[in-house]
Amino acid sequence: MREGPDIARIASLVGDPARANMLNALMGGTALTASELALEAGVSLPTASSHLSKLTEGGLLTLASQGRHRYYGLAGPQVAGMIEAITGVAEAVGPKRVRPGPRDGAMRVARVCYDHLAGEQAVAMLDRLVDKNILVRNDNEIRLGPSAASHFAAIGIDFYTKPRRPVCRACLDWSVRRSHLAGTLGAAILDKILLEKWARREKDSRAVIFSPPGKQAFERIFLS
Amino acid sequence: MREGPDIARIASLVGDPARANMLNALMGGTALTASELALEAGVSLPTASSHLSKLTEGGLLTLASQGRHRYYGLAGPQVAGMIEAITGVAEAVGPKRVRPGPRDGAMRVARVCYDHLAGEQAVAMLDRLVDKNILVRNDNEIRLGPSAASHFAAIGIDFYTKPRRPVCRACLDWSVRRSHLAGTLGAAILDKILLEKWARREKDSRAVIFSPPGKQAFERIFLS
DNA sequence: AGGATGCTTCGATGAGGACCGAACTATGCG
DNA sequence: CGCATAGTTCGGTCCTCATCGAAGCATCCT
Repeated sequence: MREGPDIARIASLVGDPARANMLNALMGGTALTASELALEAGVSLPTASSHLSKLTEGGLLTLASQGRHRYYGLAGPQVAGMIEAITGVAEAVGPKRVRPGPRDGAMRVARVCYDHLAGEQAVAMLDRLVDKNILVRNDNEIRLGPSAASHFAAIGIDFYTKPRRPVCRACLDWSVRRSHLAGTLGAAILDKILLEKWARREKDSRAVIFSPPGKQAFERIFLS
Repeated sequence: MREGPDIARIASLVGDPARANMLNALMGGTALTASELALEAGVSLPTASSHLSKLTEGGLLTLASQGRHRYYGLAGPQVAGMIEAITGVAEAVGPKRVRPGPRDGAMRVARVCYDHLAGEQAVAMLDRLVDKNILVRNDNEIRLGPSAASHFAAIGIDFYTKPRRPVCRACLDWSVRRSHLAGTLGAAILDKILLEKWARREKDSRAVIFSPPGKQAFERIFLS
């Protein structure tokens, strides 16, 4: 019964299914609002709110108020690392590793991360956009390059429709260890991909499956 | 409400104070009996027994029956790593330690982490081994460098005895915010330190106390 | 201003689970 | 065998906490 840092307190915060789902959702690196997290966790808004104050109080989340929106995000890389560690154990200990399965593979290639594209394809896309100087990246901050407006207008992508959110944002990818593009631009690109039916969303999953011609079109526009 | 590995289940196992105390006690690396763990956790024997079956059922502990004694131990280094990660967060967000206390100081300098050395000394050692190119580190992956085999053979450390586990692993240190060396090599080095009596283990604690000549020897070999 | 949206607080309910004493099983010792 | 020690199972009590509806703030839009 010796005393150390209160590990039980932290672990029990993660130990509730609703809170665990929220934390999982936040592992993408983008801060989310209370309603989004309520949906993610499958609980009502009051319940979510209660969980969120506990997580914030407990030091696992940070809160950024922007107008009437309150964005919750992981408190830092250390917290993310802890969740990864727990996930690792859960995976090792949990029900036998079913074969990687087509879904898992597809998830690595491309999936939805809140409202934008994540996975290998998304990481490659951001790389290419930065290479071509359409976007300018400075560590985790991404800005539009000089040719961005005309470039995206030309391919029919409009990202000025939701002025509240940042246009660009770096979002750490879970499968690859690199960043992909979030923000309204990221969201607009995902919209475009789905609208043009280059890809469809796997039902009840985050996986995004490209059709062969869709993949060609996507790669021609974003990876060439 | 998407599905992944059941992180809430694992975290809630750690999230009970009694169980957390037990796991903490087992971080020393030695397996303990149910009664010892009951004492450690400050609960009655029946209660401890119930907790222990949950932990074992949940895959966090392994059970070795020897006669009428039943020895419980951590299920593996991955579990130990997870607990260290949680401890790190708890330490970071927890209330400021009122009084560091002598034992805490010793714990920061050097302590046992499951089966290998942790603390400032261990972090410095890994840094030095990487500097000298004896180990090659790539993010969280650590491999043996070209001169590793001859180097460790020369100082009498044999790490090929447990082929099942990885030889090297990075393990995040909660006191410092950096990694130290785990894996069979890490375990072999700790063995060496205790065998040569460079240091002794504090009774009922994870702290490792170096004797003055032992510290010299250790620093000459690993930190020079 | 007035209405809409995003979120939190309050109050009541209900379920899960931590806890212990007592009884039970298993192993070891003479 | 009988007794002691180590552990588990059982039954019952109690308390925490997750949950939701309704009401209350706060901010934004028109």
